[in-house]
Amino acid sequence: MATTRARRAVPGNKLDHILVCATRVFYQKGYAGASIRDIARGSRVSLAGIYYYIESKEELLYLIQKQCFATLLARLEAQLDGTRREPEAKLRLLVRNHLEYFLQNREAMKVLSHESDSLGPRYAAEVAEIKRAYYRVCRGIVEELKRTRKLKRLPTRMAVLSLFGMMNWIYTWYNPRVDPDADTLADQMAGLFLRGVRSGSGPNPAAGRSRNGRGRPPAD
Amino acid sequence: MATTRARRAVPGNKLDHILVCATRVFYQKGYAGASIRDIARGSRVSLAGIYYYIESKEELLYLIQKQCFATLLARLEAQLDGTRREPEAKLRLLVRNHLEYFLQNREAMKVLSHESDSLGPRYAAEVAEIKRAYYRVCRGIVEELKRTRKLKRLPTRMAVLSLFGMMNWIYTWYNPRVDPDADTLADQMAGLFLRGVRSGSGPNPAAGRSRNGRGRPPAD
DNA sequence: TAGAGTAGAACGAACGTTCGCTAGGGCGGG
DNA sequence: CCCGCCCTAGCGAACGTTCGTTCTACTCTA
Repeated sequence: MATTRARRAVPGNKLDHILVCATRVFYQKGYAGASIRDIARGSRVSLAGIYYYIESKEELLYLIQKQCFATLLARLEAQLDGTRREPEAKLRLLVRNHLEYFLQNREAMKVLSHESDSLGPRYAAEVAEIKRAYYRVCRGIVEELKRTRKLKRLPTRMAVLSLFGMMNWIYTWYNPRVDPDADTLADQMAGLFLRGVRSGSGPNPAAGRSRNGRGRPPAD
Repeated sequence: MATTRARRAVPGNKLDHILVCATRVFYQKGYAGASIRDIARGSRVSLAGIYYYIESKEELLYLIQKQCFATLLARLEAQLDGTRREPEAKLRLLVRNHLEYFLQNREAMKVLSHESDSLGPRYAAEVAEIKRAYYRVCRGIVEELKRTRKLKRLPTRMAVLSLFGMMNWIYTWYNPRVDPDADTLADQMAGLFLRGVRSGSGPNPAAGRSRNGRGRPPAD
């Protein structure tokens, strides 16, 4: 829907070009801080020329977000599909897929993380649906892990969202000159998470006053 | 420097009031997306009246960031100061301090995370200095952990920044109606991290091809 | 020659910032 | 005592610029 426009004849690569340039500009100046004129300069398309391909600045951001999230999710499902593995391996796959895509598209990923609520409700709902699907896949793996490894007391929601935190925060610090490549990083991070998720009581005796262990609510 | 202004006679609480309101507006619309007029409306101070207290929109963001980071760091040092504990306990303290402050000041924390590079170089350098100090404290604890627990192969930088990722990502998902309070969450998160950091070889046999384990570079 | 694609110029609105002004309280000199 | 003066605190209006978007006219190519 939302994109039911004329966009006549072979619009393909030029719109893509604009999208790529817009991503870079949004990355550098933020969605609100970037002007269509900046994007025009950056893409060598005139101001009015851009409006031949899009309806509004907001649609630009929407197209970027939708495309990225959809690709990320599609790749994950393709990798997970058909494999009958143990949940540890699935989680490693997920982390590797996530980091690989993240580090290949760092600029876009900052835009996704930063501007997740810069869209109006119509566009935002569509993007949120993809994000939720991705979250569900990840939660499913953690729940499987919890079941097969008998980790009754693991707070699923907190674990999953902490994992997303680790992975998504990368765009703020990754430095290719200093940090290992995506696969190595993914192994390290998945290892950290998988050991961390293991049933407690090990190196966790002096946990201080823990008030309410209130399990895992049904939300989201 | 930067703030060497006249700001004559008991300006205290009114500037603070403007800062609080500005934080809320930045939280809702982002730094670039928020206008001084929005802040004027939100604080019931006239547009020009705001400029009696600040020099520019940028200074507003700077004051917010500096105050928050400084408070966060000061609290941490106060808690850590004088205690002669094992590194596990110190790390739990850090996580608890971080989450408590984060959840008490969620709006400000989103602003800190989102607008970390919206400042010009002069202001940014001053804020970055505080952030670096905070990072160093955290890294110091992890290094101590590594030393006393003989975790030779732990990639420090990745571990520390993953911990920051978990903690800082919270502003995107925390829901007080559904998630436990800060202390409980801190215990869970610190537990996840501390177990995760434990020497591998445990539940980590099928780690896939790991290319270069290139330790931990000296950077930052 | 028709129509896809592009560009220059311009629209009103909103932006950050500044200007000139004033209300009111303290204060020293007549 | 009170008058003239300065200083703090703050406001309304306006500055020049830039914003997202649109209009219109031109250039190609089929």
